[in-house]
Amino acid sequence: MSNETKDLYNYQYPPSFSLYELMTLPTSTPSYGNNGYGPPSYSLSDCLQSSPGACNSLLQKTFSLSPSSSEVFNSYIDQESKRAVSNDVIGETPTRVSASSSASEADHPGEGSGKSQRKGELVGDGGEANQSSKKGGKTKKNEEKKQREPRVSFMTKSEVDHLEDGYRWRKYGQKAVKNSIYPRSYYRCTTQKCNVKKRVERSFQDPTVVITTYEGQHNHPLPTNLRGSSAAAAMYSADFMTPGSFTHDMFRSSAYTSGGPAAGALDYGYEQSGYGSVNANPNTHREYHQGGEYELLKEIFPSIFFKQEP
DNA sequence: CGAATTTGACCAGCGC
DNA sequence: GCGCTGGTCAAATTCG
Repeated sequence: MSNETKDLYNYQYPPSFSLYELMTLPTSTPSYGNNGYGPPSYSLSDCLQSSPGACNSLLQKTFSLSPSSSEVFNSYIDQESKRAVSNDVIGETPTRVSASSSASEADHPGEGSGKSQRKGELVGDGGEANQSSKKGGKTKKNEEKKQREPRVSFMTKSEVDHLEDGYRWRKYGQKAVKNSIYPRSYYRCTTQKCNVKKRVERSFQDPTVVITTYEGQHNHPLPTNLRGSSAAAAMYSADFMTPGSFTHDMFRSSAYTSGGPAAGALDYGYEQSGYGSVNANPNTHREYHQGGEYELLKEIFPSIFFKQEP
């Protein structure tokens, strides 16, 4: 991963933009369709679900809309192939992400290339069922190469490593990573049958940036009885309600996608800006949560909230 | 006391 | 084949 990772870390953040801006961004790419209502004829969701190229153009446009912003967030959607995303996705300039970085899942050759993913893990219901692989139980050797869950990474400016996103996570490991003084933490969704995982690590080049990589899709709704859920929802909606004033970082994206048809598997990401305020009083934001913006967000990023079991 | 986290060990894939 | 590295397990420990 070395070089790839470096590329990622050296990545220059493009100017930020709000999700709101992104969504309402008009496009000159009609081929992506226009749902008929609302200005956006090509949304981020389109981009994420269509092609890196499309995403690229969208992002480029987006970035150009808010040149004054200073920070940006990057998300990468790794789907499977190591196909580079660089040129395609974010264009060349500031937003360029090395092809490799995408391949290595933002660095993790491991999962990315299916390298260290344990056999069995992610196969079937999730880790639990396959724990035998390690101690004794040997998973079928010939088991097909594990299928990689699509991954999406977000670079978030935050002082806290583990950002609250509404779901419950259990930490199952932490490891020092090469070329970084910061350890990487591994989390797994605690909901039964949900094998979503996420890795959290801090950029060693910019300690204020947390790189969160989600893998898989939740097959359940947000735990509503969690304080975090409302907080997270508040964050989503708040960003919508006040583009430019709350957090522009959410979905700052430079999708790193390795291509593949699973673009829809994009999970989610968010930015916690001023985390204190976010968690301080969730109720304050509840109205937003239930408001139209929230619904709109759900509509655009259905997978952000949950994936229905087939 | 149960749940969550920590942490060292183990395993697998990749590059040399 | 060996070493390196990422990812995961699970016992021990800590926390609420």
